[in-house]
Amino acid sequence: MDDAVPPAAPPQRRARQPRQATTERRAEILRAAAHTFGSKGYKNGSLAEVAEQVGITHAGVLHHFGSKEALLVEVLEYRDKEDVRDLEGQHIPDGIELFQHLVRTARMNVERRGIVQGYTVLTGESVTEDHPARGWVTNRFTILRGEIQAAIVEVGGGDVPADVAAQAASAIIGVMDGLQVQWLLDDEVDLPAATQFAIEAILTAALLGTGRPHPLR
Amino acid sequence: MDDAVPPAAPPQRRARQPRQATTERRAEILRAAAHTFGSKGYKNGSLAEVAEQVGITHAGVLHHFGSKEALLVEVLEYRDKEDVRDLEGQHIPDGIELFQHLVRTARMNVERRGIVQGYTVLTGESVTEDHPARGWVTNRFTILRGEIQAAIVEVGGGDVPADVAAQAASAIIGVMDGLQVQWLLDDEVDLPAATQFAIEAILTAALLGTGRPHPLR
DNA sequence: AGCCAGTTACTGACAAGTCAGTAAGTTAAC
DNA sequence: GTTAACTTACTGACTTGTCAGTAACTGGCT
Repeated sequence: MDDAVPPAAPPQRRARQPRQATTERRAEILRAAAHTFGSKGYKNGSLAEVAEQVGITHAGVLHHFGSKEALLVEVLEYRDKEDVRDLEGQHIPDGIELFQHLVRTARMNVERRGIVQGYTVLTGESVTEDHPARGWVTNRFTILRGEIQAAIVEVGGGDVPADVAAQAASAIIGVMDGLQVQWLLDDEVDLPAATQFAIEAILTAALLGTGRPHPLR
Repeated sequence: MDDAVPPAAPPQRRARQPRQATTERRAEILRAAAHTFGSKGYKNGSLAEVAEQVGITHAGVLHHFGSKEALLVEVLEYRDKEDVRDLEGQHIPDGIELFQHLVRTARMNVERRGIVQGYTVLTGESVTEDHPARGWVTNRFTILRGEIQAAIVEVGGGDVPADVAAQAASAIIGVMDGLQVQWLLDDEVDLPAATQFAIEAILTAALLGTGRPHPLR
């Protein structure tokens, strides 16, 4: 593939770094992309629409991210990093605090419709064949399930069987996501109240027989 | 629908009905469209792909349905009719039987991955702005919530407050949908077991104080 | 029984648009 | 003066939808 050796080793010149303002510019693009993919979906959202929000052309976006799929991947990674940053300092909640945190999140989400919609659209889309976000979504579910399952076991003092804890963990995640969909389509659905009700119900059922019922409130 | 009187009928031209085999052909197309929209989504699924499955061109599909959006609407109506046909004869379950029916459905769904995926993809997509399936999905949720809420009140002997029953109904639908997403992405999730566990938990919580706990099994 | 007008059920070609991605040129920061 | 950060211009692949033309079927009239 390659030809004769260039005489001496080509001493790579300097100035190979991006400019100072570029990091923030890329972050701007990522936020715009998160907004577009969130409201229109990945397939239906276009690079042109993303570019317009930051005042450049779609080719400019491709200059930074190479391809639409690579942009999506970076959006997802960016969101992960943001989530971690939000929790910085304050320890990651475990045990009973995790469930209080989940209920609080549901309450906050009512004021963040756009973010909720983005999560919902992308998650739904991801179950299609060969979707570029599939791995990310699957992994996110796996991690979350593990954390919630561990918290259930901890709250139950180790008396909750693993399979019951696993089912309850899946159910808690499921009910949160499913209620978000209904709330997005119909404001009559009381997202925080229904979420709290369901989490308490599932948690109580999981702890049945451990002598620690009605854990929240 | 019209012209019940052949005798003095106006000299309308004849042969205004579709052909005999057409009904079945349209059904074929609807099934193909359900499959395509289900696996690829509505936006990402093309008329050409639908047409190929029944051995015609995309223009042939448009001949029958006029537009892609009209095709989607007919797919959804077709599925509704099928659901009704499945329940024909056997009365629509109410009271405690409704919840047994929901758990049975979850068990059946494990063997109908394609249908579940179609429902999931379309539901997720529908929360985007101006999606043609939005009204259908919203309506479906409203009807379902009403039925489940009524069943909860019935099982509770009228002692369950309306808002509690409403929250529980939303939660039951939500947990079923949310668990389906997780199961589609990861077979490790035990869809039937987690669904049954969650429905029992939510129902039990809703009936608390009515003297009728642990309603299923 | 056979014809035939009117219609249905298509096909193939094309219009008009959107999309991601590429190549080459320009400007300004380092 | 090199190179990052763009823009403009363009390509090719797909999209839905329209249209004219054609074969096949249907129902009524002889």
